[in-house]
Parts: sequence; structure tokens; C-alpha cells
Amino acid sequence: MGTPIEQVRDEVKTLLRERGLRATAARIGVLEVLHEERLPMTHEKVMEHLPEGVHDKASVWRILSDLADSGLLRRMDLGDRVWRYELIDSCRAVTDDHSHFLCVDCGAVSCLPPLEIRARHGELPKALLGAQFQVRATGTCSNCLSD
Amino acid sequence: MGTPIEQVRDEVKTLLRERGLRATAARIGVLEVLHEERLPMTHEKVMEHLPEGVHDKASVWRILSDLADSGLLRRMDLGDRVWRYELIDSCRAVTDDHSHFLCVDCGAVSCLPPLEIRARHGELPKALLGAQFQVRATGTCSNCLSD
DNA sequence: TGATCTATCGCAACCCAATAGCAAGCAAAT
DNA sequence: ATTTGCTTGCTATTGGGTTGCGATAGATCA
Repeated sequence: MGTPIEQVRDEVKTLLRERGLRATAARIGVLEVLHEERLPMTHEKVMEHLPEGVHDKASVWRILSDLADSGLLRRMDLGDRVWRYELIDSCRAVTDDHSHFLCVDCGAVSCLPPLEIRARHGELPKALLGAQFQVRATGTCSNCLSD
Repeated sequence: MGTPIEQVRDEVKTLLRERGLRATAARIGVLEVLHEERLPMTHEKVMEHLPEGVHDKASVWRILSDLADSGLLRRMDLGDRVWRYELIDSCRAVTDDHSHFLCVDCGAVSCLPPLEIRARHGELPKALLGAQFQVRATGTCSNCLSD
């Protein structure tokens, strides 16, 4: 059935076409990068890993937000005012809306296990029951701690 | 003891001087606005409420971030990529580091009661024990729901 | 396989919140 | 009242993100 890379490429093409999007080289490249890293990446980081020939800032920005709109990527702001994108597929096993840990030192991002939120005293206000909660944890990761 | 407004002004001056900051008209104006609103405000919103004579965008930006650095304001990003500032003093009664709710419809911000976060299964990873958690809730506020 | 249609790309110019640099202004100490 | 140096206000710049538009190249059909 071809090499693992070809296999990923085929899966990615299918994903795109399923949503009525053309499977262009640029989109495939972006998705492959995200597939390989399996973590939320900034536009800048994605650019760094892109294959030769795909290097237009605006295009990659458009690709990232189009793919997020069509449900292939999750778009998030971890509080440092930079959008990050993550392949939804690679995290579906964890939880559909999981949280992240951002190392304030090196900027590394990691995924957190499923969390739950409660009021510390009494119950949550009713208006909040339908709200969407985003949790982010910031701190120093174990790598940076040992330096 | 003077009018309530004069009283606020005096308190604000004291707060500034306690941290070695000069009690200038611009800083006092910013703090008074924040004191009156008692909610996280964007730079833009602060500008709208400033008294005559304080009009410089860059200065207000500097004031806001200086005051945040010196611990008078809390600086936060509620996920819409705009900094908001809130008088720490005005919320001390609630909790020292509380969370916020942002209405995605009208943009109104409100404070949440103290929350606690747990892992849904098992325990939190040890690395997270020293981390700082920020929770933000987004949704539709009761005002907008009834429209 | 080649023609055609049109989504997408690549380029360049632009937007805007946020910062930096610097001279003039003003609060505070003497 | 004078001096000192923190702050302001103006201007220029940065940096993440966006837009307009002609050119390119997937997808579809003959």
C-alpha cells in the first residue's frame, strides 16, 4: 500500500476531499507537518517545517484558518496572543476539547488530561452550565526546571 | 473628608505612591476609570472613559502595563486577543485570582466565583502542581440569551 | 488525454494592537 | 524656588494577522 508517508498523504487527501476542499500541495504539506508534530503549532513553527516550495505566509495563514473552519484543525490562543493550530484527529483519543500546558520558559506546549471544573463553594451559576470552558496551565516544564 | 470622588482620588494616589510611582493626572484618571467600572477593561474602553486632557494612546498603554507590573492591575487575555486590565483591589473580596466569563455576543465580561480544577480520571500530573491555572468561560450571557 | 472551470496560491500591500525612542513637561525632594 | 529624573506625548516601528487580485493548478467532463 506504499510507504507510511504515502499512506499519510492519501489519508490527508481524503480528509480534505471529504470536506469539499481541494487536495493541494500546500494544504497537504501543512497537514503533514501538523500530523507529524501532533501538538499545537504556531503559524511560524508550521512555516519552519514546511516542504520546499511552500513558503507563502499569507497562504499558510489562509490554509490554517480554512482548515480550522472546516473542522480539521483546532485553533487556540494559549494566552501569549499567538494562534496555535492542532490536528483534531491526532487528539480525538484524548478528549474533544482538551486543555494545554504552556511552558513560560521555552514555549513548549503539551496536552493535559481531561479536566473538570467545579465551583469551590456551592454550585456553578446556571448561566455557566452552557458555557464553554477553556483551561490553560502555565508554568515551567520539567525540561526547563532541570536547567 | 471630601466628596466620594475626592476620596477615591486620595486612595488612588496613596496606592501609586506606595509602589514608588508618581501620582500623575493620567495614572489617577486610569485608575479612577478602572475603579468605577470594577471589571476588566480593554485599552480602548479605558480610553473612552478617560477625563478630558488624557488622550494619548501610547501613554495609556504604558500606564496600564506599568500598573499591571507593579501589582495594581491584573492583566489578562480572555481569548479575543485583546488585553484587559482590572483593578486588583476591586476584586479582592471575591478571590485573589479569579476567572472570567466573556459573552461572545455582546463582549461583556463578568467575574466568576472561585473554581477548582481536577483531573476527571485519576490525579493531576505532578508537573502541574506548581503550575498556574487560568480558566476562562465563554458563552452567551443571560442578557443576550433573552433577546 | 486534453479542454475547461474555478478554487486556491503567491505576491505585495495593508491593518492594527502593542512597543520603542526621544524631547518636553511636571511631581517630588531639597 | 530649584533641581532631579520619572512621565508624558508625539512619532516611528514591530509583528501577528488580513486582503485584493492576477496567476496557477486541482477537479471534472468530453
